[in-house]
Amino acid sequence: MIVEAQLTSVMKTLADPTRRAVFERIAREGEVAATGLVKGSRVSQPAISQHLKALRDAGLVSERRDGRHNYYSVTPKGLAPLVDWLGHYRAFWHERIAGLEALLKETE
Amino acid sequence: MIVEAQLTSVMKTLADPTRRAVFERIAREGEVAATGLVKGSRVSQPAISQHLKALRDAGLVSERRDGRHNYYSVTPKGLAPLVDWLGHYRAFWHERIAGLEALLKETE
DNA sequence: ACAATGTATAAGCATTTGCTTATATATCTG
DNA sequence: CAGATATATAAGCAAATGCTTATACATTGT
Repeated sequence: MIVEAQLTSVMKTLADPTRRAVFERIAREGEVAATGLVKGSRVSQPAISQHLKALRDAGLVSERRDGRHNYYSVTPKGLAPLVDWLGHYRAFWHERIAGLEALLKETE
Repeated sequence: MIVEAQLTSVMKTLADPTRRAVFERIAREGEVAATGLVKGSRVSQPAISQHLKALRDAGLVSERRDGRHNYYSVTPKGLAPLVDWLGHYRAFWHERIAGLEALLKETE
């Protein structure tokens, strides 16, 4: 069952390109400290911090404090509302299913 | 390949609950005239009209003029940017793959 | 031709958003 | 302890967003 509010929260959070880029970097790099995300970013440290809060609130990332470092990593279940919602529209991306089947074979 | 701008556009467009509800109704009901969407909605006719424009601009729906009626239907490829983007994060919703496999069997 | 209907657009407005600078609050290090 | 480092929060602001009412513009029916 899809929880409207969660879906809205996840979509709104990922809709912003800067914030989505932060999410993508965390996903790619595994566990990253906030500082690592600030470096190589165009926006300020507070901006990144605010984006991280948004990602946390949406359940998309989790944090692990270690001294003065705050390490972020992707929360696997965070994308579930989006995946589930798209599942309801599979008829509309039916052509894509072939590609997905290939992916499934890979993961076997 | 994922086109950033398109993905942002699709996500931003679907992130709004009212607009997403409009999209969902079009998907469910097939081809609907704008009036049909206004009825049963809480917002005004112009609001619906503006949401339809946004959905059109994002490539999520298409329109067919017939006299003074404007019929809307879902554009299958519209969700592709979202599906493709999620495909890159399949490792993070791996648990969901079982469910997807079931879906795939259904569609065979 | 005239009124009614279906739809889009314009203008205005309150709210939300994403950023900035400035400032806290911890923690580590010499 | 004092300074440096890592991070978060507060305050302020311009831009974007989603809605409203008012109005325009076709098309249809009488």
